[in-house]
Amino acid sequence: MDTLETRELRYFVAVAEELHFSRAAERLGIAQPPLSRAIAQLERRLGVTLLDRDRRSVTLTDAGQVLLDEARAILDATTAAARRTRRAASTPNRLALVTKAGANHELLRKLLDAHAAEPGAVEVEVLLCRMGEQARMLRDGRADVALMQRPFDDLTGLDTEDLLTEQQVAILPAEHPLAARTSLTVADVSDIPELPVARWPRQDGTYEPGPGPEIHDQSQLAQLIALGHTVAVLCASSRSWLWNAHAAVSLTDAPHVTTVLAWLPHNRSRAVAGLVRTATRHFVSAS
Amino acid sequence: MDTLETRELRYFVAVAEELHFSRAAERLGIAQPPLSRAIAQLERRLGVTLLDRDRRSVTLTDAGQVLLDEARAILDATTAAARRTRRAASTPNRLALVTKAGANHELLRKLLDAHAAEPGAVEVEVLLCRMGEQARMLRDGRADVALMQRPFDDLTGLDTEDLLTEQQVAILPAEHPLAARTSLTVADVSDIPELPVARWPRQDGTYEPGPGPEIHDQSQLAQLIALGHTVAVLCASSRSWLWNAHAAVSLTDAPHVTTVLAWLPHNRSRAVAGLVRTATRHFVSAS
DNA sequence: TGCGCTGATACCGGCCGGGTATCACAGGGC
DNA sequence: GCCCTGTGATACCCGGCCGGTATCAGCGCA
Repeated sequence: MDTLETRELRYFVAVAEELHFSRAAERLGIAQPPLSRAIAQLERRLGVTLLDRDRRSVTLTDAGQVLLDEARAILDATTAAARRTRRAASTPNRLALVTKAGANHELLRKLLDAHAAEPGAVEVEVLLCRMGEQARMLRDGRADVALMQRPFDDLTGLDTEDLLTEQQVAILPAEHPLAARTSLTVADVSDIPELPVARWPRQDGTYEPGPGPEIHDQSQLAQLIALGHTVAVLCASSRSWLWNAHAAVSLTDAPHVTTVLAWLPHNRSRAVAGLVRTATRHFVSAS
Repeated sequence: MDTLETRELRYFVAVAEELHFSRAAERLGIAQPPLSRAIAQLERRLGVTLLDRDRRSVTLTDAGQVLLDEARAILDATTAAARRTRRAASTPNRLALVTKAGANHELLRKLLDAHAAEPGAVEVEVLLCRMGEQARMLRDGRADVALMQRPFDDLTGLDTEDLLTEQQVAILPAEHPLAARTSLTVADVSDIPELPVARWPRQDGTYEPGPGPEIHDQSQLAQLIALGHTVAVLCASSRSWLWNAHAAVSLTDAPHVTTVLAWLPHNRSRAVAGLVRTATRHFVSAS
């Protein structure tokens, strides 16, 4: 009755995304007729028309849009399940923690030390990813926990534990006049004609328009600041990786940044729970 | 490669839960040999042994435990997807809101009124469920949004918006001596020998041990309090449904209760977003 | 009006899922 | 020790379904 096979969902997603049966079939590596038949069968079983085919164009119905969202989530969960299962088998008692490359050295160090000191702590493998990729790494099963930052990262659908809140600072080329100031405001650094502020990718990987360079990792940003091409606003702990050519100046009016430990809410593994407990004890109760 | 078919997951969950191939096959309505073969095939494709069969007993491996959790979630998501799709087709532009039976009349009323006043607001169908069932209704696709209460309900994995925070009150039989007091403490009401405090179901539907009656809905509770058999601690808005035989007394030291609007984080529907926006404007900014 | 494009239909073949029969092996009872 | 029982694995067969090719049926367009 309600048995949606993943094959059917895969087929439906392809058609719904292409809005074209032949192209979808090609993408799936099958011929068009079986695809038409599979979709028709899916619609028949659900008792719902998912696609309006009016002779020259294919469009999604409202119900089709709903199923598209659901199917994408299910397919992601499926590949994630396979990956997690394989990971559990190949590297038992191992926890994968993902963080942005080059952020929060000391915090991570402290967390790992505290965790290693716990009796019966499992090994932790540290993965690095590009900006804002952590949630995807969690969802697709490549990581078990992530270090993320509010309000920069999208935390919807994740369970989190706050670890550390800090101010933001502006990172400037050392020789820039503003680098000599003891503090700045957001307005001060957002309107420097010769130093357009760097742009980070949004959730979908695109960049909002603007004059500043498009950034995707910390080493690239460091390079561009040192060259005097841009300025960036980052959390205070970024001071730890500054070069001689960089200068950090406190921002008085920028919102604070909280680094959080994040994991998938339905994750019931003992290892994740243990790390979270350690982190809570070590950072939350200590503060 | 990593294509876990839902049929395989269904089979695996049956075996993992029964830890017995023949019984699992019976439960699935198929014969035992095809089931053995399907599991073996699944293990071969994943390259992982999920079950240890040592001649007399079947046990889950660590990897098998991981896959069991994942598979349960995927199967739930699958049936939910079918249900949501069918709902979207049969009652288009309709939002299902679920709340505990008999809680928060006025809040819900205000929310619905505010929502109805919005231009282009979709129809809202109000569903009632028993204590703590709201999250399940959301997850299995029977509801789109829920009214829930912190800290009573388990909100993990849900997105929420706080609507209203209120004190708690003790609901007593009107003729009880304590009913005449103007305020009480939690200690006052938790140790009345002749009025054991009512027990609510936990997440898994079981009750913690204790002398008080097991409660599963508000009318039953009201009845038992009126009969002088129990006392309950509830949020202040419960005053609205009290009978003449009831008395409500403020509790000075009980934690506050926050009523929240909750929805699934990956829900991208315009209707849900609209209701949340209305609720935020009406309750959060107004407070 | 014919051509091209697109999805639906018809039909066929091979694969795979499911069934029955049977085996291999461990325990337990006598 | 023997046999019986219970369990999962194996062997084999069959039917249905998935996928392929061929073709049709509309519609737009030149």
